[in-house]
Amino acid sequence: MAFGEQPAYLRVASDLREKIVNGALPPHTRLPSQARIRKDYGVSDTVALEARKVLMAEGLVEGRSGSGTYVRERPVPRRIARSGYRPPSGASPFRQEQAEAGARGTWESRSEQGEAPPEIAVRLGIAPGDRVMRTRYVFRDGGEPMMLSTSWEALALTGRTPVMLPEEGPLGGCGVVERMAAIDIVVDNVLEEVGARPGLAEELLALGGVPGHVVMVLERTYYASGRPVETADVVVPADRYRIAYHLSVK
Amino acid sequence: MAFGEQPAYLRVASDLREKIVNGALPPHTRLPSQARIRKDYGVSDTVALEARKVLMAEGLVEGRSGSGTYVRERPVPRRIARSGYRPPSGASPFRQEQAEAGARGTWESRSEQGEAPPEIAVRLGIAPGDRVMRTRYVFRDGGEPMMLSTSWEALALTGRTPVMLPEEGPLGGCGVVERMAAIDIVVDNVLEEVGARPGLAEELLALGGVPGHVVMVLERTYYASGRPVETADVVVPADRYRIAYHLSVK
DNA sequence: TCGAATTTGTGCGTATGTATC
DNA sequence: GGATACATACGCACAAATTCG
Repeated sequence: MAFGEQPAYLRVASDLREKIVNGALPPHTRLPSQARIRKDYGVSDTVALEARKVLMAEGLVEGRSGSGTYVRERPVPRRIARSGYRPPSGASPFRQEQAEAGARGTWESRSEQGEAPPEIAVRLGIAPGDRVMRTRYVFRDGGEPMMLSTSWEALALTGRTPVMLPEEGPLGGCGVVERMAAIDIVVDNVLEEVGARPGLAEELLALGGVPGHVVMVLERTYYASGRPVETADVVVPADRYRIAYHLSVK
Repeated sequence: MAFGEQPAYLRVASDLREKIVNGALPPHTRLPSQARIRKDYGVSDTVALEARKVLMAEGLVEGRSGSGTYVRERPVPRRIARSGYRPPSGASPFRQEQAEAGARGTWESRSEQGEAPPEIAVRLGIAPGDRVMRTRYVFRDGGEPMMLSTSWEALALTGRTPVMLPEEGPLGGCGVVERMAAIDIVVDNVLEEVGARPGLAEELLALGGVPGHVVMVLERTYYASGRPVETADVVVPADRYRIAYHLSVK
């Protein structure tokens, strides 16, 4: 390996990657076998193996023992719209997006009371151990699970009110803003933090993914006059979705 | 390797991982060297190497050539603030965030003209093959590369104006909004799409990571009266950063 | 049904380059 | 400069899974 060059295994990986992204090697086709790569590129077994490993780590291909290394399908990511603007009709952001996309969105939820874990307490501006209502959601799109969400609300705010249970009563499924408005809490701003990490095994189980897949995590907190009223962790598979923000530039 | 056992390199990796997470090997300490692992566990050089690679891919340790393999500090994710509001002072969002954090941000850039690839043409609302100015950035935080960015601008807009080169002239490094204002283009809104995926080998090489690490990709497009004026791909390592949006409701 | 060929995945030994101490 | 350590690279071997005649 001469000076200034990149390692042979990266050179081979780049060449194969190029063939994948430009369509010369479409999804479901087989990559050249390790022996074949060795011959084609004039490299050793180790280099051919390392090159395949790079592409596997990048999620572009998957190896099937005894069969071959195959180009993965790359789904066109759908957009999840998040915007400061929210129409007055009673719809939470996700359901709004569902409506816009004309998709069939369904969801299940389960609420239960409990004590606020430390991290959630910080986000809600309450003391650790304070009573909270935790609601877990599984959102589906045409039957396929596509999003997990866990939301927390301080019972000091919603306890003994008609909206204590997010998905029950006349305002069930209407979204945080409308529910809070019903008990005279005016939600006026929201903080959203987007992160990403490899999905946990149970998350990917619920989302129908493969271990090692990447998920995006959206930490969202609604505020009323500077006071947090609800916070949630939203988990979506990163290969199928993007989170879109439309902002005005002052 | 007998039936039912896991591969030797995974067994070694698990043992070392355990020592890392339970504190026996705190951050900044050096892992046993490859030769040492070979002796301690009675395995070959290859197995010791593969075991280290597993831990590096998990982001738990980093190898420093010639020195050793060191346990990494558990990175507390830093916030990259993205908000509709933007102060009138001449600063691009990233530099604004740098200022807020009081960090030492530096960057390098390289601009060159070329033809718009199809995907970029769509985002800029021009025809594929139209001339564009492409500028690649490497942003550093205290010397460490932390963000890659590639921006495209249609030369039909900026060609033969003082702001054709983003980082040259009196407005160099001032951000898109101010530069466009100088040629009477009023940027009034921005669309940002956040996605995530395993990083490419080249990206992670530049960001000081390992193939397979997760990156977040921010596709940002600035608009002036509904017309795209600049679009960019921003790549940041997901284990170190979060992207934060503060939105007003209603 | 059987068996041979292919392919991946794992593992071993060694050699060399280069960065760090 | 010398010793150490990581990174890359070569060649080989074998087990398990798959494919195909």
